[in-house]
Amino acid sequence: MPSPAKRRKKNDFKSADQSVRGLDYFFAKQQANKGTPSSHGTGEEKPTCAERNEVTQETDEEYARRLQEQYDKEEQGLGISRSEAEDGIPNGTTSRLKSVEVPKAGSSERKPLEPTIRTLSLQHGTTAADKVTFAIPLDEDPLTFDLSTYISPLQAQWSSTGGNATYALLTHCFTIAGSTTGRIKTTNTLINTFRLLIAADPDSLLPAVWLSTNSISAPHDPMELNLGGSTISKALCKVYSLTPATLRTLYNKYGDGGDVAFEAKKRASLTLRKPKPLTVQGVYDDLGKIAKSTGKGSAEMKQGTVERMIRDAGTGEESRYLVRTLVQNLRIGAVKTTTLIALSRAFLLTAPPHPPESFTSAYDPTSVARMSKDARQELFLRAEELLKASYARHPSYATLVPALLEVGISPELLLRCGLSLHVPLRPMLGAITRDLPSMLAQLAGRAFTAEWKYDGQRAQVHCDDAGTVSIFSRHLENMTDKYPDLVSLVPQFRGEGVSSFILEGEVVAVNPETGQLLPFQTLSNRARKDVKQEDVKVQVCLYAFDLMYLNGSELLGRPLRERRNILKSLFNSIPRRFEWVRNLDATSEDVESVREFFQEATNNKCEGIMVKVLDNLDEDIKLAEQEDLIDGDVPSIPTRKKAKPAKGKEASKPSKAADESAENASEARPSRRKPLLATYTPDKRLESWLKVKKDYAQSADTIDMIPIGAWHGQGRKSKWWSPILLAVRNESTGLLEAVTKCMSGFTDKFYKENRAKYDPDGQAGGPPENEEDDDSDDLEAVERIGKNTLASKPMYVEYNGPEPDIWFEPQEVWECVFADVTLSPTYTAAIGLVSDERGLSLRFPRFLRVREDKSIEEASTSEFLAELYRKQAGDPDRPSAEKMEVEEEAELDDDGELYG
DNA sequence: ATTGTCTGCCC
DNA sequence: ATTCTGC
DNA sequence: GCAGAATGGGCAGACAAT
Repeated sequence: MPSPAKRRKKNDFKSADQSVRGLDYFFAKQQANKGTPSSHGTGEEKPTCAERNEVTQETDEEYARRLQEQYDKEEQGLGISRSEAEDGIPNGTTSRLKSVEVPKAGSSERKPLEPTIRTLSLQHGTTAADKVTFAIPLDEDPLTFDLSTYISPLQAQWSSTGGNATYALLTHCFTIAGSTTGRIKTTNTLINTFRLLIAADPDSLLPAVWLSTNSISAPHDPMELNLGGSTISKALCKVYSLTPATLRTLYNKYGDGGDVAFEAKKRASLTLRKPKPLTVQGVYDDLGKIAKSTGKGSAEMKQGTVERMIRDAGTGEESRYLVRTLVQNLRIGAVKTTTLIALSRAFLLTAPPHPPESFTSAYDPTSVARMSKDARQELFLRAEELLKASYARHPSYATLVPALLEVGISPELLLRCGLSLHVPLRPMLGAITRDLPSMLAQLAGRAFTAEWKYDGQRAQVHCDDAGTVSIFSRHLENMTDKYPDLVSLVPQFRGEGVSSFILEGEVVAVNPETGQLLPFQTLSNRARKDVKQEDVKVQVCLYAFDLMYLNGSELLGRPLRERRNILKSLFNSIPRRFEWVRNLDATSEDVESVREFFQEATNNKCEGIMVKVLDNLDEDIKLAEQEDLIDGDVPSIPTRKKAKPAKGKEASKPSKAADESAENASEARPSRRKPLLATYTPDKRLESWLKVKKDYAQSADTIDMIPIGAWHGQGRKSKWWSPILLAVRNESTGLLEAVTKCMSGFTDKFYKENRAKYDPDGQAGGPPENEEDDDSDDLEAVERIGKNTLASKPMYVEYNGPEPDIWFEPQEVWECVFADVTLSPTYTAAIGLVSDERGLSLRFPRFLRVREDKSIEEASTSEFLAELYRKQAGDPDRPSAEKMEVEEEAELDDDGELYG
């Protein structure tokens, strides 16, 4: 799925455990330093959770007064910069933090610059101003939502923040969106929020969009918070006077740092508020400060900023979303696409207060409401597709939002936010295909090309006519610095007639002597920053497979065959440095040769193959024209899309369970509902590109492991165990060796049952179902708690990683699939069998099914795991058991059979 | 100087 | 990366 | 089928702790 994988973070607050130890340490320190009165919340104080505990005797009111004093000081220090900000100096960003750092030092004693009334109010819940905001029915249908009635009250309210929209408004939006799974409600809520901002405070729109999308900048613009669960949990401890243990308990219960903050704030009997509410801009600017801070002491500074932000949150909901924003996981059911849709409709219906000449006037909602349903849908769809097309080609809200404010929903947008050199476009992706027969069936009647799917790193290479080169990763990070060797190669492979281009390929580690492909792990050993060409240790080859832009023209609308021809004819391949992906052009008739090709790919350390439609068929072009899916050189603006025709249930989804008998190949050609185009469609995962990997197939290797422990899940999985720690048996020692955590492949139903089965709060009694009474692992007297769970790691388990939240009484066997066996720095399973220092683990582990037929004595062994590793590492033509010293050029022929 | 923790980003 | 789920 | 959510192994790099 095109998910924002870049922002995937764990933030599981597990590190809170570490601070338990740190706590004692700090306690000692604090005791020693006694007498130094603590000052809450200034960025400079020591980040210890203990600090607040140290003064737990003080009442809430005393605490409030102390905090009030501190805010007063802060206010003084801020006096000037505050008013600056109020006078509308746009980025009054640096002021706040600086002034927090500056004062203290005794200087800021009682010297009120002016007797401003500083009201730090002690109060429960919301203020009157909040009530204005929270009363807005943001989820109303945008066509009836009465924008104008809210603008004046909001602006009146915002006058206290210099006209800046409050964070409370955005929080209100998130709260409503987060309270439903319905997409319509979520979208409407975002639409109306954006409309309010467009109309009442357009400057806050961009920051609001960043915050809504869990990001602070475009991916190719390097700006990272470098702040995660660890820092935030420490900050929460401090702000809400929680012990790490309490925080941990809350976190285990809710599975979300934001929810913990919400609960903690609710429990605080009194709510302390700063006189001025948080603003959208202010929050965004604080994030910017966090991102900018580097070097020694930066962690402390970041934590200080986080604490202040959390402390300044007016309500529980604000705390919740502040924290979720800090961990960049809002969980409101809207990220990229929903935001784009919402933006498109917001601008369709709303104009900024003083629209520039260029602004394409917005529609009056009431007239849109009067349109026919079809006409309205078409209007919405056009706008939506326009934004999606723009974003796919130029994925940066920093460009998109200002452009929208200037030109509105207009074709002009694609000129301003279209494909640009040195701005990565979103890559086209391949749909997963279970095996070759289903691939052949899907592409029946089409000419396609199969390409090796190298196990490396995807790269998008830009070069302008001045010869400047940029290289971007799959998730659009700029990695030009990582590959100076490739950059210097560009002049060599760029042909005579080429001035500018964007091409795409896979960077793979290779043996420069033999050209042999090396595993992904080798590639990932490369340095990433400030790499000098002469320091490069891991040689790479770029295997090019597509060309999206050439000499000023987009090629996205051209069929792959044509793009490929241009690529191969205008660029020069350089052996072992810059080559074309190995490919085989074929049709569904060529069953055998395709299968051989696939085998050859996997034999050469490739993950499998990518299969791509080469040409547009007339019928598809017609179909596409109807749906306006075709892009020309200048992408056309989609005008209309039909409701999806009903489709018949597809060929039986093979039950993953046993049943090894592979299905038969060619089924009848499926009647296709969607055109299969050979164009390059950025940001889409279409069936015109199919991904076939050996581990997707039913015939893939699997391993049978024993669940031995687990963690509390997060978010929607917070009531269940996830992930779950799995182990193999070591036959010689009798120990269970942990191999991997697993979280993929479980259904909700399974989770529920699993949680009931391993229940520390359940009936303590009852021997495990399958148990055969013997105390084989006996004597160790493992302390049982609840049902099938253990109080601590049993002696017979071999595992050194992070401590699970719960240990299981081993009693069942689960079958799992995986892509590869990896040499592990953390797991010790099979240690000594293939490496003396490292154990083995799995790449992309996922649960398949319970092996009801197996007892734990029949689970896979570490020797079995080791053998899997040898098999994949060694010469695939030869069973590794009798492996010999053979190694030559790796131009292997294959004879393995696949998919019988 | 070395080791450990945390984060971001590859897959 | 992979997978599941609600719409 | 899309969009979103939850989370795998493992690496380099940046800091913090020792």
